[in-house]
Amino acid sequence: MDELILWKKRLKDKGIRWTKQRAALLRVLLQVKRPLSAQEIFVELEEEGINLRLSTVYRNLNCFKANGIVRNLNFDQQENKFELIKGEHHHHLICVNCEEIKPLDCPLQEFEAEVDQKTDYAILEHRMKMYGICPNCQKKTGD
Amino acid sequence: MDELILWKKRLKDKGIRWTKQRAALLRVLLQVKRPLSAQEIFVELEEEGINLRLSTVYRNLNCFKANGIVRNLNFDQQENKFELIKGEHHHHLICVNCEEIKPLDCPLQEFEAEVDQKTDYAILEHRMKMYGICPNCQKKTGD
DNA sequence: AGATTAGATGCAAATCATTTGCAAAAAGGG
DNA sequence: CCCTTTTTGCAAATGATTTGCATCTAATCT
Repeated sequence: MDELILWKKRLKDKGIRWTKQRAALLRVLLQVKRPLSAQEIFVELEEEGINLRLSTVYRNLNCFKANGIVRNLNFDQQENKFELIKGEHHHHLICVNCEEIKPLDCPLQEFEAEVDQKTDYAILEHRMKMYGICPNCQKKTGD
Repeated sequence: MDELILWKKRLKDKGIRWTKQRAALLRVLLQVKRPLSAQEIFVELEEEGINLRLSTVYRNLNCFKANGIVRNLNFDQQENKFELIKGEHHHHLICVNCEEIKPLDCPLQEFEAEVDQKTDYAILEHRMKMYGICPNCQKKTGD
């Protein structure tokens, strides 16, 4: 649980105040290790007996996003999910049935450089999602 | 404008009725040649003097989506955009400044096969977006 | 430590995209 | 032209996310 100290420093360096709400929010993201929606974070904290408003969760996620602390994945009309920005740049493999999310290595480094070179665009970043059916759900639907 | 006839047949083959609202909607998507949001389609038709409800636009886009006629791109919290499914499978290069959208060839065929093979997931599809600054916006911000 | 202040939170209400229920209207088949 | 089924208009609901404002609190200054 002391990875939190690291994040505390990271926030402070960006001039973002360290509040108990933010600590709780980051702790959940660190523990759960998968992208979470504002709602999911809210419920998780509620269950732990930590009370903060959903709007506070949103405000902080937005703040973190603006400061490069978290990134958000957008899905169809559903709620957005957020994940901490740490470790290798990666993508996501999503089960269309149960919505489980697995990380995928990025195969696009070269392609990005190529697009940057061959077009007049200055490339900033890219996102990729792969959709499929996870082993578990394959078993279930196979029955 | 007679590509519409083709789409009419395509809809009929799927048992989707051909109404003037649907014709108008498809016509706009065909003419504009870039992904459009429900709102954008609605406004475009309104300007042409064609009156249909926004809910009708949504209902039909959903219907088209369910039948593989259109695909939707999801962006941040903003509105979803829809594009006709036709031509080569491709991706999108989006200007973060003016939101212009350009098509990109897909470099992921092999990677998809590889993931399908090396993981226990049955891969269905993938999506990729690349973000950058278009030449026009580079000029502007360069001033 | 106590005062100060800019920024954060609680709370309720607003906003925005999207969906839904229902009665009236239109499409396609016979 | 009639019948059945699907679609549309319309208004109201929904659900995620944002906002305004008073209050509170973390960080700074003395």
